[in-house]
Amino acid sequence: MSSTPVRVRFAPSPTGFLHIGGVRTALYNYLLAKQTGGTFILRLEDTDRERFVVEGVEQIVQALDWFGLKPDEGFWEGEETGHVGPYVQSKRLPEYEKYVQQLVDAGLAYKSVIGTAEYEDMRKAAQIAKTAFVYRRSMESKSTNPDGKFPIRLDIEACMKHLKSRSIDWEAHDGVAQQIDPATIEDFVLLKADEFPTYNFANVVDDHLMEITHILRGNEFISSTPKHAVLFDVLGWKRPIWVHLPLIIGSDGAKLSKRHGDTDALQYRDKGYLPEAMINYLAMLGWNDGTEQEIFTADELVEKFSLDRIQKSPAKFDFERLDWMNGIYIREKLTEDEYVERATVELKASDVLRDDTSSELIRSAVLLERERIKVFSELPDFVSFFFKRPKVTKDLLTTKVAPETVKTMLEQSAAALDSVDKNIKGHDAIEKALRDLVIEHDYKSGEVFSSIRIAITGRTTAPGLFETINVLGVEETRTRIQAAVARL
RNA sequence: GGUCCCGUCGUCUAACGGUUAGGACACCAGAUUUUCAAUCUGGUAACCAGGGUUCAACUCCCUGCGGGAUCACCA
Repeated sequence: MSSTPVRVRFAPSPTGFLHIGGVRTALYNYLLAKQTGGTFILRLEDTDRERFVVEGVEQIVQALDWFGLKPDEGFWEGEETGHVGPYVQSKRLPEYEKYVQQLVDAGLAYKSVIGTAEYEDMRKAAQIAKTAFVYRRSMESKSTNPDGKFPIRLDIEACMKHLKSRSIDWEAHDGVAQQIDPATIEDFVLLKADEFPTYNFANVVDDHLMEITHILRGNEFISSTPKHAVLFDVLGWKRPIWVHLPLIIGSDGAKLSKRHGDTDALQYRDKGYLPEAMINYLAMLGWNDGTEQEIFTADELVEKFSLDRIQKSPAKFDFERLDWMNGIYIREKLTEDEYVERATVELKASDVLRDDTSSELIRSAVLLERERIKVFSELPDFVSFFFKRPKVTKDLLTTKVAPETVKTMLEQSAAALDSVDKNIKGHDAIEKALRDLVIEHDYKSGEVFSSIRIAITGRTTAPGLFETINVLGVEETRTRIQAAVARL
């Protein structure tokens, strides 16, 4: 466990919705911050004006809030806290301009006047020739439109000369060193023609100004790290520690994306997953503490999380395992009241309740389903019969037993329920009455119980029969049985 | 194609030179049982391949193969 307070940031871009991979990145940042008593910062990287999605900003905040990953500092619901703001990049343009100017003045960056079409042509030519295309200042052509707006590029060769180095060296948190040949890195754009910075530049400037100590980000950024390293060096800034997280991939092995249904992290809330279960699952996807423990509270994760036990290889997102874990949280980690409350919300949002359905009925119905559901979205369908009389068909009633027999069994059952001692609470009295019936007529208990089950629930699988009758009430049960008999 | 990363049951993973390669999800079987679950017990199932190094390799090295990421005035 690290002990020096750390400053980490989660820096999403509102070009779409936050997805599950982003949530895990945020989580690992969060865990490291909490563990060291450090600071978890939220920064908005909105430098892409073209693809900016207004609702994206709101969704990011909502999602982080639902997962319980509130930042200590930075952007939050339009408000900001912290001493190194603003935390929205579009509000930091003067900062970027300042450092770009500094680089230009030092001869390490230049205004790139090459036309877009010309640049594209060169790239295509290189592609056809199957050679690597690395753009250099020496390839600059005279612009046909000298008054136009142009981007500023970093001059890699000048930078290397300035740094008196022949290679770009950087190492990750685990000490694994990388030695990159600068010849493979082109003169990338720092400031776009619209005067907004690129990701590569804004990222470095902000991480430095915001005093970020550790950068935990997705593995897809690993190949842009040498660019960042050069920038830190050339600006004379201390480099942070880079930690690249293995990708979360879909069942086909490709990076998790919309194709796999991973469009929006909030969809897990809507499907009825518990945030605590999601956090637990996500934490284990790419990290473990080396023991066989797999259920962790948030506090335990904070305590035990460690950078050096982060997995290297990508992990497939396994919905079955997530469902299993969510099931554990539903039946073991939630208190009964918490469960009922959460379940009630789900039912009220559905159309299965009647206007006069009492909260007592909801409570007892929902409790009977607790160990059957994996996600709350299954609940309305499972319990609907408690509140509204089900449609019972003759076909369903007679799939296994002959119609006449079913009819007789049901009539006798209804009668047997009359003899239930109403002074005895619970389902024991009901069970006794029905079992006595089975013995008396030498029936197969499965046939009788199954028939009653179908008659009162309209389905072949349901919670325990006697508990169900008990919740429904003997009167209602008899009414339903009689309605079923009428169909035979 | 260039550069880089990765490679243990179907899936998530343990192992840090010496284990019958362990756990979990899923799956199968059994127990329980009024159905479905839940629970308990048991089972099937993996070191990408080939070379080295070593008394000993899943562990170290090399090559190959396979998968992925990235090559924008997107992040």
